[in-house]
Amino acid sequence: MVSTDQSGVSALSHQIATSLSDEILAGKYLPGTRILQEDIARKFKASRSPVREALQMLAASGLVKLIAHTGAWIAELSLNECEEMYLIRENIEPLMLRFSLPNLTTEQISKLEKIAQAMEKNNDPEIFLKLDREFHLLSYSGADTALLGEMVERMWNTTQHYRRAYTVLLTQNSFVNAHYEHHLLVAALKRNDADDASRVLFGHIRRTRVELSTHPELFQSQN
Amino acid sequence: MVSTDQSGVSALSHQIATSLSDEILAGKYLPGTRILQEDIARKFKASRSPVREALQMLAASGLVKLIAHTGAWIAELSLNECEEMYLIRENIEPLMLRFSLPNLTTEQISKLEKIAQAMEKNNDPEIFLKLDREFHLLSYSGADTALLGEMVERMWNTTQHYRRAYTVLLTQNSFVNAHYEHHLLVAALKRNDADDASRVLFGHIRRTRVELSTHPELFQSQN
DNA sequence: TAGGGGTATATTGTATACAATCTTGAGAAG
DNA sequence: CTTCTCAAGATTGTATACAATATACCCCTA
Repeated sequence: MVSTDQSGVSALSHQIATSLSDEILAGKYLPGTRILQEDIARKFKASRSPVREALQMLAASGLVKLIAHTGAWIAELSLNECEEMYLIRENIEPLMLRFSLPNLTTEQISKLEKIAQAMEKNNDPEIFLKLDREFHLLSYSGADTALLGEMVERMWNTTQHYRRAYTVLLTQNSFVNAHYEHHLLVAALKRNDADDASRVLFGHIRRTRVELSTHPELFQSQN
Repeated sequence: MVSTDQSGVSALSHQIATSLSDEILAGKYLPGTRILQEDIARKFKASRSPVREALQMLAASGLVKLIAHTGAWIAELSLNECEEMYLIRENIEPLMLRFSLPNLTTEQISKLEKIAQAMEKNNDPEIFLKLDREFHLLSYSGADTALLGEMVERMWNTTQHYRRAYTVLLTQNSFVNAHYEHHLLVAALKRNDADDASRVLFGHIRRTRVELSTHPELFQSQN
């Protein structure tokens, strides 16, 4: 997604940024992969100017890491950094859910229920990832908060690779807890119970953090 | 500050970004002011290329707002957005303080005490701002968290203008509560009481938010 | 053979020229 | 007098050329 919002006609640099962003989130580039400006320029039949700006946008959204005079790499999290992200998410996303709940329509809530059910029936990790993201971001969509939303999206972006790696690792019935939590969350939203919804969401993110921390092999870096 | 970290020699674009960042935070540009690339280029005797990149960095750090094909403006918060920022800070900064406390040295804590005392003696708003920022960022300096720190700094940056406007507005004895809270915070840190320190900090940020919300005249925008 | 120094190459950073877009203001029509 | 149209100017976006820096490889020495 990247903050390629803007009004009207988006510049070429924004198009490049969104395309690259999608590809990175789809897992077509692994964390730590180096990105050469010329390669991207060729790929989009553009010069390096817009590519450089696109890379800056991706760096701002946390998908890419830039080092001056040296180059650009797909962002990579250490286990510690990933846990940090989850700790922040535990504290921030329940807040966003509270903003969102009063404005969620019954249609949106039943859509959430349908997504939760679809996730149970599915057993493709890639589809799980997609639906999980859709579920949670939809649950936040009632919040008309500009800045919180950006932050949350950024955190989902930077942790995406590790959710994928973790998801692929799991067997079918390792997901049952996530499914339970999703259903509990929907139930709380249905009865307009912000306190309970926040608590369930907090536990959902926290459990994932704890389980992730038992798989240090998913992370390469050391710091 | 901006994320001009990087290793070794910083590029010209980074130097421009840090200089501009300092000036914006010092209040030399008011929110809503338009920024022309050529003006900045002339000012730094550079071409527009590095200026454009610097502006992107500033946009990423929340100090500047870019609109495609249109221009760059000093970021401007509505009252709602500012309250949003403070709500996030209430939830995030106590977390960061918890990370920091175990690694704070006794020297750093007595430095905090000295800053709190200096703030009491001072009555220049600009110095208050500077010391306040120094106080809190120092209290977080023990946290070796990369991402949390970035977020916190970004939030301090984007709310800086409004802290200034609010500070200028206040009379001398409106600051007493802030001073009390600072001293309570130092005391909690001294006895290594993370729970109490978090609570005091939460209240400190929350009180500021509530007081800010009684001064809608500080904000121009409407959304 | 292992290690260090230095040059060639590759890559990033900046300046300049040009293209695309937006903004401003004057003039015409109602 | 107001409002719309349109063109000229101003400003941003992109391409290309060149400069600065970093990387990689070869060669020399121990």
